[in-house]
Amino acid sequence: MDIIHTLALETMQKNKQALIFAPSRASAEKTAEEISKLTHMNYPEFEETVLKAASTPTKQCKRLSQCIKKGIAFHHAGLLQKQKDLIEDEFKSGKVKIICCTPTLAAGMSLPAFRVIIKSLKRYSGKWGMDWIPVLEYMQMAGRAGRPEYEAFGEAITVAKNDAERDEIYERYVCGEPEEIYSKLAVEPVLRTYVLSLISSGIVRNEKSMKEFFAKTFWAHQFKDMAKLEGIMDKMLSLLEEWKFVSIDGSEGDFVSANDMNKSRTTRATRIGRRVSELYLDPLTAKYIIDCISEFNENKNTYSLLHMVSNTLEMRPLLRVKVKEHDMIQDELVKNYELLLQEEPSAFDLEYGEFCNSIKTTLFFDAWINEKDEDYCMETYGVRPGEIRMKLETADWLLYATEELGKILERKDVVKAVRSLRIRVKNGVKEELLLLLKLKNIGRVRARRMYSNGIKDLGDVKKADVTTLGQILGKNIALDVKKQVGEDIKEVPKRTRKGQLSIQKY
DNA sequence: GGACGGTGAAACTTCAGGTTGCCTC
DNA sequence: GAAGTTTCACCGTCC
Repeated sequence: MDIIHTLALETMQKNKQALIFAPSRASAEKTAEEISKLTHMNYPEFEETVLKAASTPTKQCKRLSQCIKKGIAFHHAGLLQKQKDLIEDEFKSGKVKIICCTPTLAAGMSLPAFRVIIKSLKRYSGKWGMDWIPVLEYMQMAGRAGRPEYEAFGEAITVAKNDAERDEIYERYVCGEPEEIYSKLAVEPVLRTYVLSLISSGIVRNEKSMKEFFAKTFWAHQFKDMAKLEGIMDKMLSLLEEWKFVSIDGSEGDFVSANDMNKSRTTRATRIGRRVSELYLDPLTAKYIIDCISEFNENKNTYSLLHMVSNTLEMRPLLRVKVKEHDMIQDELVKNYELLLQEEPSAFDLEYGEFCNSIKTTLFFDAWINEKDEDYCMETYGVRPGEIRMKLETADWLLYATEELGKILERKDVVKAVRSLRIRVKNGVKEELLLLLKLKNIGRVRARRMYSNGIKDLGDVKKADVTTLGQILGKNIALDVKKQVGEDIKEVPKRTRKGQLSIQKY
């Protein structure tokens, strides 16, 4: 039997719990599944919570439910929040004995266990193939062992393949020093955003004060080479000016030396620049969206807009095109070429792969707004439920930003198109259901049910008979919906009366 | 004799995470 | 680079 399995079983025999860190999601899931087949615990009540988290249980949901009912779980970013909550809570309560996870659980949430088992300290990294993970990360994982309130100590176990690897692990991790912490400010998107926001909020009024401000940051402290740093900021500033988010006026004040002339020119955010900053958008993305807006016309549609958001930095990491999907994506690219709002890079361009990924991401969004469910998206595009939620949220935010920029640019057509698309993205519905979604408590499922029963707009809701509506939506919702269209029907359903009685009682 | 099913090795794929953005009825 | 997954040839069994 696998050493990991042995360790897991042994932990449970001691009536203790363990976290097992795996280097990939597939590995976490497989390990959990294997261990779950070796245990005899039974918590049938977890099954329902796990399966009901998504509108339709996906393969992943089913797999998790099979594991967790035996007290073993897997945990990674592809899970829905509800599922992650359940796993974390029940691990704390002691019912879930083993969690096989990716580094999700290493940082953030505090979930101590008696034993931490690290399957491998190597992980795939694009350039170098398999590579050692940072010492800092090892410490994060190992540090999950030993809960101060229950245990006097904890165990962190890593598995080595052979003696040589054992020695290397000991040297590198057990005796190793954690890496230096580096400022994230130096990343261009962050820098662009900060420069604009400093100018927009008036904290910084000219180049000189901007440089003074940055000189005090941790970034400058680490970077040391102020000349190079100023060069980067000059570049940022002229970019912001070129994109018309910032305007640079003539010199300000009389008592400046000739040398400082340029540096004292007042920098101000333009109207659109201010909005970009308020939206907390990366100026590069804002510029990109503005360019796309100007390309938008009556021949473009929701697909165009979905692709626009799919092709941003914020949407990354994108859904990856798999080997078998390559032809399909190519066909799609040719088919909908006319709808795109920006030029397709050349097939030899480095960016081309990402561009294909953006097309795949668009296809997923398109499926979603055409009422395909989580299970379909996972089977067709390989997006897991947890990622679906994250992507939809990002798309909504970017579309909101597009709407706002559209307003400033006085593009009513764009604003109108984006507004309805946002509702469709949020709810995952076709356009025909939009009218019904105006009702409270009506989402994609109920709206679809109404529509297929011939109730297609608010007028139909008014015309509809309460009993029929009740059959479609349930009595309480039906009454509520009727009320929303201005018909306050007095008939009180039995359940409500009971509720009221019990309220009076207590 | 042919359909089906189980087995295992070779061939092929793919590979963690998630800041905090906005507005609102 | 390695684990996980899919594919495919092979063999035995059953009808």
